[in-house]
Amino acid sequence: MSARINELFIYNSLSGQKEKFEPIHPNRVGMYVCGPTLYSEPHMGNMRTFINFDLIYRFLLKLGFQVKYVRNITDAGHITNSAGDDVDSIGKAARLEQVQSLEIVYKYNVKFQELQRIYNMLPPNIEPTATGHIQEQIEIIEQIIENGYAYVVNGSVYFDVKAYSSKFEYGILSGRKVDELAEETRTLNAQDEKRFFADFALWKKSNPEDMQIWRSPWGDGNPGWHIECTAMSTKYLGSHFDIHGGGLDLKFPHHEDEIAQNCGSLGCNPAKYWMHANMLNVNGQKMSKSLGNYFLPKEIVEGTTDVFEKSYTPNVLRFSMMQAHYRSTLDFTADSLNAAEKGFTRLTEAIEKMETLKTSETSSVNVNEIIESFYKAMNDDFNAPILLSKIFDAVKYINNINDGNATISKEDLEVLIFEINSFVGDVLGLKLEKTNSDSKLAPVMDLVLDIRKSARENKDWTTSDKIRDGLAAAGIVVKDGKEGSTWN
RNA sequence: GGUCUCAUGGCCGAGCGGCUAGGCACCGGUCUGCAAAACCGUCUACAUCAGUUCGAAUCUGAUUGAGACCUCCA
Repeated sequence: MSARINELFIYNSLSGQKEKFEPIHPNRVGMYVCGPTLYSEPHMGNMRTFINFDLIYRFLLKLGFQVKYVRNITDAGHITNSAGDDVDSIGKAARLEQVQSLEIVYKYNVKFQELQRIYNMLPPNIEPTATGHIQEQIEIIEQIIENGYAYVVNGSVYFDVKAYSSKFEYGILSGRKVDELAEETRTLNAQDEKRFFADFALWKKSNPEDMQIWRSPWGDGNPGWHIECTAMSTKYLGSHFDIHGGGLDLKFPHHEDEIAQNCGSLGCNPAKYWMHANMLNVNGQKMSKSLGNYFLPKEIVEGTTDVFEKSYTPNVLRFSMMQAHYRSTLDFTADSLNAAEKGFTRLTEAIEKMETLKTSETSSVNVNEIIESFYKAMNDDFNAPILLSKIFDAVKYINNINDGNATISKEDLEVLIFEINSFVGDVLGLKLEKTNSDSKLAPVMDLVLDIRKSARENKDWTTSDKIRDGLAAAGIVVKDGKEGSTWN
């Protein structure tokens, strides 16, 4: 298994190519992912990004890497000034709800933690908060000033993109050229404090209505949007670590500015591999409240959103996400989710069946090859859709064995059970819910089905159908199989 | 307006020079008192027009269409 650790390829946004993954320290991986800003409850699109990085984390663990996974919590409002408006999203929410900023942050953090549980995400090793690292942020800003890449104006500090560009390349990640940016943004005014339009705030002087204010060498104020990630990634992973991830929409300006801050303070790009997860669409369009396709991760599970007629389990939603590659957009529609629901059921039923399979002397299929294909798929830039297609090949094989049309040896079956459970459960993060687990109902159902069985044996179809229809009305579906009837 | 992606069968989605994933639906079959379920099988698509090549969904150019970013964004 350790040989497979050397076969991983990752698409690096920095180069625009798949690159062989070579960790900075052998067998160890440092990974930083931009977490949620807690001014509202994370929506389904946010969840896709976190779930995709959860998948990446899980596969790195599966390969045997020792992973340090850091995902921040933004609990200080993003303060920017690039368009002339100061925006403190958390403060805004706090004023709206007439509570303090901390209450907003606490409230939504509790919800976010709950969602992590519901969607079966592994907790990162550290979830540092921006407000807990103000001192570190100030220190980095001081370092940038000292290096000559930032300047102080009227209690605020701005990153000096022009000075920076003399030594480093601004736009290395997003492919944006400073000159091009100039053309586009020239019309924007209200840049009175900034020397250059592309300069961005590292520290903003406080406004009278600010709820959160911190002291700094430049006076009372708030940290800029991008500096928190630089501070926390550096503190917990060092100045240069392996993977930095986030949603595609963070590529510019957030990640671009992070690189600038890191280079400007410590002289190097923080991450060797930059990874970006693509967006989730709903009914063909980006989620938006005005389009009426906006819903929360909990609403779809509880069936309380108007966007979809029925509810879907977190497993089905996660399965649906795993059927698309993390770098592709994914469209949630009623059809696609219903398809995922059925597919996931077929998968779980095969996995349950797998435990009771009869073994033979030999296997009619090369099980080793199947297992290899699992690794191969994921080693190719975490291609979960291919992994699932290979797992479904195995599902077909399992069903064929079950029907007596294929064979498997005892040793092969053991390996297959182990790896399928591992890839489905540990890597894809899908929970294998046992059916018929409702403890109080189970004995009752046994009794009812036993009565129905007698009726059927006596060809008393009136009674047997009455029971079946009655149960159906109660939402219980009876299935008559070869070896008796089952329900759920 | 600028930068950049993407257009795959009824739907969702992989693939990214030859071997033409997978899920769901459809259709056919097995099973079955009937039904449902389950299982098996079938189903050859790559926006358009040119070009490169022995060979293109995959490369190049043009056209059309969709989306993202440039402002907060996962």
